[in-house]
Amino acid sequence: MERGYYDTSMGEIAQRVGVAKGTLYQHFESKEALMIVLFKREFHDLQVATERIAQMSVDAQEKMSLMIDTLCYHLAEKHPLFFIIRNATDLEAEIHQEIKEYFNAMRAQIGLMLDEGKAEGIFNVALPTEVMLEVLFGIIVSRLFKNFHQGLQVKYEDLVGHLKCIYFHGITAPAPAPAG
Amino acid sequence: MERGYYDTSMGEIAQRVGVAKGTLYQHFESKEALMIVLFKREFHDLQVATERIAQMSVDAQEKMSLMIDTLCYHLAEKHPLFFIIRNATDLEAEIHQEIKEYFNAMRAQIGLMLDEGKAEGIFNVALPTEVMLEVLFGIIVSRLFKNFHQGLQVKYEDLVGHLKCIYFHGITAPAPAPAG
Amino acid sequence: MERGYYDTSMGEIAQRVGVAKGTLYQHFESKEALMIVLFKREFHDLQVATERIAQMSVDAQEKMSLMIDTLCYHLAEKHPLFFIIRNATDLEAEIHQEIKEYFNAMRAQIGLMLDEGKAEGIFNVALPTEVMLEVLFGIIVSRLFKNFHQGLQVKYEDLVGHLKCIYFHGITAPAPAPAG
Amino acid sequence: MERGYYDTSMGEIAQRVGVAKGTLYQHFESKEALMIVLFKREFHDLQVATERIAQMSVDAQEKMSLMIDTLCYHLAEKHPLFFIIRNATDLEAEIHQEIKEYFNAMRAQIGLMLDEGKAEGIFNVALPTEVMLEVLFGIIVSRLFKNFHQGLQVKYEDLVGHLKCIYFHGITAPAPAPAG
DNA sequence: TATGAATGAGCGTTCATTCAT
DNA sequence: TATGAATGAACGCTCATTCAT
Repeated sequence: MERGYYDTSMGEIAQRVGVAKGTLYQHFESKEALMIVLFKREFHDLQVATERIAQMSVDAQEKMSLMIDTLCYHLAEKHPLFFIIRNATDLEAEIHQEIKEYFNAMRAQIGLMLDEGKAEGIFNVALPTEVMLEVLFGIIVSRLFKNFHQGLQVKYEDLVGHLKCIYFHGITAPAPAPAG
Repeated sequence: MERGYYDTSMGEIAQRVGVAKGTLYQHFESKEALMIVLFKREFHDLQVATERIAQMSVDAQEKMSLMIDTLCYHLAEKHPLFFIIRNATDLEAEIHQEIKEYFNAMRAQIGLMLDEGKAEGIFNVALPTEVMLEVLFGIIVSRLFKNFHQGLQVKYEDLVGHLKCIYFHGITAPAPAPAG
Repeated sequence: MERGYYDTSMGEIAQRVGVAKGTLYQHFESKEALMIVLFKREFHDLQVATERIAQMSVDAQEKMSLMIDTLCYHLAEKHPLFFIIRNATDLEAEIHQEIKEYFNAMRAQIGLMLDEGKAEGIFNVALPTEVMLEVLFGIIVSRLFKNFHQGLQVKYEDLVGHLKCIYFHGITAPAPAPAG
Repeated sequence: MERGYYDTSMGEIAQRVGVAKGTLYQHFESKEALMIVLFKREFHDLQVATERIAQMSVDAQEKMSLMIDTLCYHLAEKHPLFFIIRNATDLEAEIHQEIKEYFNAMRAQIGLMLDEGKAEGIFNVALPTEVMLEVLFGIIVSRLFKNFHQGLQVKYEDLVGHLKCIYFHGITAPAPAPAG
């Protein structure tokens, strides 16, 4: 996870895991198959958490707020999962397919939350859900854009707050409280 | 551009360009040097456009709106530039340095626009400019996350409009026009 | 050994040894590392023999005579070791270092024999030991200068005798036995 | 001369000479042909000097003494000529042939000097001229064995004297002057 | 089942040589 | 005649994958 797909050889992985290279190939058909399994494992917790949020009895904004907390926690803090997925542009189509399906399941669930929000009149119905989803992931993963901005001088909790603020209200200055 | 750094060999590039491998090396010192030149060429137009916007006599929101148009045009439509930059996590430090400097120059200029907007009372002073910048790039590049979402059913112009809408006002439903 | 460092590719070596290129690299970190190992192996016997001669209880001339026998046997007859070392002027510094150390250990021991000889009044104290050493190696290795003189019409044993003769007494005709 | 055959590319040579690579190939058929010409040029002075010495009206020892001066001057001081020849073990046979012929001409002339010396009773007739020649070159070139012994603490003039001393009288201590 | 030596295609790169201008 | 861009075979080296033990 910390090195990227191309910069990690099977030999290194085997060494780190403490088995021989051959053993690795008895459990995983190929380097790419190994990656898929790794991702699935990582995704699992996130999927479970997403599921739980989806079934909570709170309004859509609250759900999305929790969803952002969760995504930030799992992706940004725990593992640069999406980042690696993004890097792997050129992995075999087959792999992508597997990961895509996993990803899309979660994505669909979040889409439902957004749709709920629209139905509740909380979210802007003029915005296609697809776009809202894309922007959500773009915002979350942007935090990982580390190579171009190492020293972000913001605390983690504040950052998540800021991301929610922008996602929900944009960068525009809030309207002044009405006088009186 | 369409294949990623690691999955494109110099031999392939040479073949596609229609020259011998050696010829490539007469023009570019290394694979990485080739990449830098490619990026610089791509970046140049974008930089010029950014410069022009920075010097326009319009308010910050208008500038940012134009900036989003420009970024979308150059990056999303013309070339998946940022996407590849993101992929290249593990390219040699030196290369990164060169590209980073190019990128950071543009980034800094957009940062100034955002600061102007805060000074003008248009943008939310509670949000760190750094975060606003990260989110901006996250939103723009998110559109390029093609592998997970090929068939976005939205027209290009509408999409840009939606991105601006979210970036400026978030996904929350707009307040109803005051009855009158 | 018979081809020189630069004219022997790893592929060729692999082929000759009957393994794949990759296999070679599993045993030797690099082409240079392979060379070092080869040299060390060759040198070992020579070093042992030198050691033994150094500890014999004979006078310095006898030691040097045995030393010349040994050098001729190992270098000229067995392998053109020094010759290749000389060729490799421009190998990486690090490699040279390793080989140099091996070589210098043996060289130092021979230097001690020469110094002993001087102390015993056998060798010419006017000649710096360093120079005596250089000339010794120059003489031995000269025999290997095969490309310019393939068909030396002298038997091996005679040749060694001649070399000793010159090294000890020069090319000048011996003084006639004093009459009477 | 200062870099060795393999570490000098035609491009570098062209650049240093101030012409284009193509121009080089109009004057020299190949890299090896270029080397031959270079060597011939270097050799020329040495050959002339050798010729002159051969025709002097002095005894053979004096001739050989001058010859050693000359060889040392041309080879050791002026250019590491022999050293490079030795390095080039694996150059094409054709090249060797040309250089060999040049070299052998000079070698033959020195051989004659040695034979003269034997006829004059000065040199040891028990030593084959071939061997005396080999040792001569071995001694001279030994001085160039720079990589294994950089800091020879002997002045140039002294060194030449020592080499002559050994070549003529060996390393054995001179007999004490007979008591008067 | 676990191993790790063996494999070999493929990579980025070099450079002697050619040839159209 | 001089040029230097183009060539492409060959190099040292890597690493995902295989397979005999």
